[in-house]
Amino acid sequence: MRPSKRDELVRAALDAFQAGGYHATGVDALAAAAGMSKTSIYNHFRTKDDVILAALDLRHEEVLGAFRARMAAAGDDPQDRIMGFFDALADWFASPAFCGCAFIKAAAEHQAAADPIRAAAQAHKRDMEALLAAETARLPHPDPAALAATMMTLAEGAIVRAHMGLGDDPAATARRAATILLDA
Amino acid sequence: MRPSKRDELVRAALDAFQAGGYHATGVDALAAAAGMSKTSIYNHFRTKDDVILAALDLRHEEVLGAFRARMAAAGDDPQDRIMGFFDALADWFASPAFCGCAFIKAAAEHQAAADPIRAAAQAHKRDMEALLAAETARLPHPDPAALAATMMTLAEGAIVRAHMGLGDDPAATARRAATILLDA
DNA sequence: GCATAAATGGACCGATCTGTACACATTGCA
DNA sequence: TGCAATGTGTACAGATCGGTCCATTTATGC
Repeated sequence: MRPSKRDELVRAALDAFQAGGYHATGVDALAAAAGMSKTSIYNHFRTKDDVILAALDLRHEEVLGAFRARMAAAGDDPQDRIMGFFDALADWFASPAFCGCAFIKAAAEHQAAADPIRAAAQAHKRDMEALLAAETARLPHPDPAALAATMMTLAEGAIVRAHMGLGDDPAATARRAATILLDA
Repeated sequence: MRPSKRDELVRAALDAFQAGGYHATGVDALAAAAGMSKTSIYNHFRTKDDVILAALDLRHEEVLGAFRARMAAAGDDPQDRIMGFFDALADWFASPAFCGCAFIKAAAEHQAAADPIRAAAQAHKRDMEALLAAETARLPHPDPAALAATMMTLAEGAIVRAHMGLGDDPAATARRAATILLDA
C-alpha cells in the first residue's frame, strides 16, 4: 500500500478538474497528470466519480483550514474574525491558481438531486457558513443565523464575480458590504 | 429557410443544457430533444459551441426581459425598482424549472480566457449589472457604480445558494441585505 | 536466490463524442 | 408533369469516453 501515490493522484486530479472541469477532464488526462496509469487509478478508486469525491474532500480540508487560520489570526473579536473571513477570500482571489470554487463548479456540473458530488458540495458550503455562524452567534444580533447566511451570500457572489472576471476587487466589495451590515 | 425549426432547436437546446450541463449534453441528445436530425442541426450551426452561444443569446433576452419588466412594474422610484430586481430573483427561484444561472454554469464549464462562451456569459452579467447601475445612478449615493456592484454580488450569491439548495429563501436574504445597504 | 503477492502499464472493450458523406424526400417553379 | 434546389435522415468516420484484462515488473518474506 503506497498512500503517497494515491495522494499524488488526488492532488493532481484536483488541479486538473479545477483547470479543465469535471466532465471535460478524462481519466486518461488524470493518469497523465499524476504520472500513473489508469489501472493504478482504478486500483485505488472504483469510479471516476470517486476520484472527484476524493479531490473535493482534499479541497474541503484545504479551504476550511485556510479560512479558519485567517479567522484565528484576526484575534478573538467576532467582528474581526468575520473580516478575516473576507480577507481570506481576498487572498484566495489574488492567488495565481485561482479559478473559481471547486464546489460551485462541481454542483453546476452535477445537478441530479441524488448525486453524492452535489451532496459533498452542499456539505462544504454548510461548513463554510458554520464558520461564520460561530462568530455571528457571539454578536448582539437578533438573528445571528440569518446574518451568517447574508455574509455567506456576499462571499458566494464575490467568488462568482471573481471567477468571471467581473467587478473591480470583488472581495473588497463584499467586505465593505459586510462591514455595513454588521454595524447595522 | 425555416427559422421556426431553428428556433425550436435553440429552445430545446437551452432546456437540455440547463438540465444536463453543456459538456454532458451531446448533439445527439439535442437532436432528440428538438425532434430533428443532427444533419439539420449542423445545417443551421457550424459547431456545437455555436448552438450553445445561440441558446445563451436566447436566455439572455429572456432574463433581461423578465428583470426589466419586473423593475418597470415597480414604478419610477429607483429604490423600488431595485427591490423589483430582487423580486424578479425570487420569482425565478420559485419557478419549477429553476436550475441555476445558465451563464454561471457556462462560465464554470468554459474557463479558457478566449472562449466566446465565457465572453457571452460575462457580457450577460455586465448587462444585468447595468440594469442596477441605471437605478443606483439616480440615488444620492457617493459611488453608485460600487453600489450596483454590491447589489449584483448579493444577487449572484443568492443564485448560487438557491441553485445549491442552501439557505432558507436566498432571494429574501439578499433583498433584506440590499434594503439595509441602500438605506445606509 | 527464489517463490509469492502486489502493483503497474498498455492494449483493448463497447459506448459515446463531434462532425461528415450521401442518398432520399420534399418543395417551388415552370 | 418535369426539374432543380433545398432539407432531412441514416449511416458512418475518427477520436475519446469510462472501465477492464492480462502480461510484466516490482516489492516482500524466507
